[in-house]
Amino acid sequence: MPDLPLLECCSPLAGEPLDDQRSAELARVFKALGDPVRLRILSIVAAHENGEACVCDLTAAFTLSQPTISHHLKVLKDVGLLTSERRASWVYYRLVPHALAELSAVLPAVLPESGRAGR
Amino acid sequence: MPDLPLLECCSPLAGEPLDDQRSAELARVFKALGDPVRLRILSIVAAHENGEACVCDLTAAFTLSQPTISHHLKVLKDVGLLTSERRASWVYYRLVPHALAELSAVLPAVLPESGRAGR
DNA sequence: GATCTATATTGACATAGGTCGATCCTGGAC
DNA sequence: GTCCAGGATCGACCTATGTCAATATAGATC
Repeated sequence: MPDLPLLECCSPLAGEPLDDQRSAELARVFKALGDPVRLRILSIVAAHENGEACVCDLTAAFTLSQPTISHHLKVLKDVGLLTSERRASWVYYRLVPHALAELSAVLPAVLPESGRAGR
Repeated sequence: MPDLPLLECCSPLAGEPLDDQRSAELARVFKALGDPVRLRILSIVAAHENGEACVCDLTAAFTLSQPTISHHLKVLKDVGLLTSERRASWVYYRLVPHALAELSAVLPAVLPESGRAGR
C-alpha cells in the first residue's frame, strides 16, 4: 500500500487562499478596526437615531483630545468605513453600509464550516 | 413652535454603543486581522482539506523567515483565532470556529440597516 | 473687514509592531 | 546517550501608530 505513515507533514489544499492583493486590501480595513477608540466611534455613529453623528457628539464621548478624534475619523474615512458631510458649522459622519457588510461576508468565507463546499 | 432650526448639532441616541471593555476585546482581535500575512495564514489554514496546516505549509507559502511566521502564528493564537497541536515533529494549526463567526456577527450589529430595530 | 466656533492639519513624542539573525527547545532517529 | 530537524523564543532594528499642544482652515455672525 502506497500510503506513507507520518513522513509527510503537509496536507493538500482544497480551496484558494487569499492572494497578496486581496489580503492587503482587507488588512487595511481590519487594521482600522483594530483600535478600541475607532470601534467605539463606529458604534456611536451607528447608535444615533438618524445614522449620523457630528464630531462634537464624538469628542464628547471620549476623554481624548479633539485632534485625536479627528485623526481616528480620518483613518476610518480613508479605508472607506465612514463618509462625512459638512452642514453649517458641523461635520456629520455616517457609516458606509456596504463596507462593514462586505467584511462580515469575508469572515465566514474563511471558516471551514461555512466557507467550503462539502461541509 | 419649540423646535430649534440648526442651533443643535447633536442627535439623540437610538441604541447602545460599545462599552470600553467590549471595544477593547474586539479591537484586539481585529488588530490581529489587520496584517496581510496573518490574513493569508488564516486563509491558508482554512483552505487545507482537513482544516489544518503545519508550520512548514505556512513558511513555504511566504518569503518571510520562519521566526516571523512563528510570530504571526503566536499573535493569532493569543487572540483565540487559532489553536495548535503537536504531532510527531510537526505542529498543526487550526481555526477556532466560533472566533471568526462571532466577529462576523458583530459587524452587522454595528450597521444601521440590520443592527437597529426599525430599519 | 474682525471675531468666534467647529473641525482639520502639523509636528513632536513615546510606544507598539513587523522583521531578521542567532539561539533555544523538543521530539524522533540512530 | 548523540545528532538532526521542526518550531519557538530572544534581542535588535526600523517603521508605523496613537496621542497631544499648537496652529491652520472654513463657516457663521457681527
